[in-house]
Amino acid sequence: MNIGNAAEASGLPAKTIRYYEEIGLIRPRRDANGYRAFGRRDVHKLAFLARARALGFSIEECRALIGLYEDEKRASEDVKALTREHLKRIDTRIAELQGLRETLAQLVAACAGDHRPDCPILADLARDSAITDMGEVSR
Amino acid sequence: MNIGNAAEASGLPAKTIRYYEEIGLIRPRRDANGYRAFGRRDVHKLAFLARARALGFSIEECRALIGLYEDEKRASEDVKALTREHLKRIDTRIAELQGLRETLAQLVAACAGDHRPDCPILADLARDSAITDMGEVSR
DNA sequence: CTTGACCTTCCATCTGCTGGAAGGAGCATA
DNA sequence: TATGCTCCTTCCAGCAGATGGAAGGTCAAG
Repeated sequence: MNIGNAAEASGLPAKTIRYYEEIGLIRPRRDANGYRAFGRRDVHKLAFLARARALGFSIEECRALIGLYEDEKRASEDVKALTREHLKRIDTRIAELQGLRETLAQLVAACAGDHRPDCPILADLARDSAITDMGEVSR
Repeated sequence: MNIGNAAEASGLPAKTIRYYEEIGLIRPRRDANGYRAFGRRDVHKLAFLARARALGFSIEECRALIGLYEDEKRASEDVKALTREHLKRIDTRIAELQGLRETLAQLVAACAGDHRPDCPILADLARDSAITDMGEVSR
């Protein structure tokens, strides 16, 4: 199976598959003409990667997951721990974004949004809470 | 004010400030020795950028926001529209992450997390829904 | 005069691809 | 056999948004 078919079968773009080979996630064999030759296991692995990436796992996490997947002696404990870590990061990220969302929604609500220049949004961005007045001559 | 003080006053790392100059967000003057010289307005602008970035606006959005901020004839409408767009993107992102979160939480819950190799998480990643069996000989 | 804390520029690196150029391989058709 | 067309190859560049480090200039204190 050439890369085009492997791409179609796995759902990953050919470019991405080449990239995954480059960083050592997969190691397809080569035909005499230099073309990559993907077997069923390769395609399966690519689909595994596609799914893991879609769930937000990083490339390095994917590498670890594939390692665990291929290790018959793995402990599900390890997979769970990795996934829990990832979940925690997502929760953190969601909380951050919800904080931003809150603030932005308030600003949008406060802004008249008309032809006049007065704008609570800009006022908020320009508030100098962060600026320590050093008493310096500004020039 | 040198870059170190400007960094402290604005809350941005010196490296970031240099980068912002490189991409044309700020244009501090230079002293005779080549050192950047930041005035009050520069520092204010940096703090504005820091706040806008912290709210998740992209660099290009920040550029637009600064443009609006410095335009006395701006319409608050434009600021509001920009912010609303940003808010929409954040909502989309939150929704995506919540989808992932849901799936991951289910997987974590389903996994025993013990010394045994059986793992619903790996099973999920390896499900071949995405793989079309092309009926091909795999090599 | 030396030390140390600054400052400068330039180049490389990170994540995870993606786009494009230049050229080879394979197959169908004229 | 020549031509076309699609696929494949490698290599290089670029996206966002910084960040790290090397090599070297500047400045004030002791």
